[in-house]
Amino acid sequence: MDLKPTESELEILQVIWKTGQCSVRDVHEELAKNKDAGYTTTLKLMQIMHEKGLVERDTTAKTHLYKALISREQAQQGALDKILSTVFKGSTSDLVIQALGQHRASKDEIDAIKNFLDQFEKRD
Amino acid sequence: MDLKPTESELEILQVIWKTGQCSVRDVHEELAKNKDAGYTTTLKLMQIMHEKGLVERDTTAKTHLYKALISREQAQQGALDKILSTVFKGSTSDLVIQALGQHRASKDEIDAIKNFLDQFEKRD
DNA sequence: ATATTTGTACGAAGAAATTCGTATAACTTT
DNA sequence: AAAGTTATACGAATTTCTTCGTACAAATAT
Repeated sequence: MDLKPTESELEILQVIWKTGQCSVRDVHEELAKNKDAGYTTTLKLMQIMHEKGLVERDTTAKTHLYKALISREQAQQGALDKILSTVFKGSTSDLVIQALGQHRASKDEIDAIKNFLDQFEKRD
Repeated sequence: MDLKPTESELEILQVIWKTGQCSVRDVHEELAKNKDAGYTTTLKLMQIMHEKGLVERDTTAKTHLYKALISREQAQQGALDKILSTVFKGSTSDLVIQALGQHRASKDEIDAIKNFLDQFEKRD
């Protein structure tokens, strides 16, 4: 399995992740809100994703239903690994600090992270 | 300015960022350590990066010298923004927690992040 | 001065990702 | 049952990224 979705595939996966299971039309209508592409484009992409093993589909009914075979967490990890090696010199703390610095996390977010760090430290 | 380097361009930028200024040969020899591509490939890529405005170059001497016009921090931010929107639903804390969870940051790294969070909180 | 090496320029092939048009089958509506 | 709508399939055009070959100029070595 390739496990490395392209940019467009990721857009589609987002919709599938949110819904759990959906038809091509479901995905296409969601994408159409922000983007402007033809229906058959989305269809083709989803067929390719199926060939690649990124999604599975139920073809019993006329309208096929798709599910993701790659989890959001897997995709997140893949994306993190990639940018860690390409722009962050492998430094997780650089990444974290850069992420927090620009995005003005809320107090809740900061607390969540602090808690996480505390637990993390205890584990060692 | 496009400000969105491709994968190969990023590899080249890494070398330039490390050195500050370099010739095509400098970059190519560095890349050759891990990769296996022809010299003219690197040359062509760097010429394209120049067209795109990702780098500038000094052409006074026969051997042209290249400098980055995009900073590592800018590239980092661009990469973060992208994956935040494509796989992290815009949640910085999800990203941070996922990054820390898998990568087993060292104690020093954790301390650096904690310090950062403390300062960050004071600022509000 | 001639040959070799080292450099840039640039067209174009190759590969990967994206987009779309057309054919055709299956439902729905009238 | 005929017409219209909604699906999938799939070939092919397009676009973007990557790679390389060839031409040729400048510097260096013989």
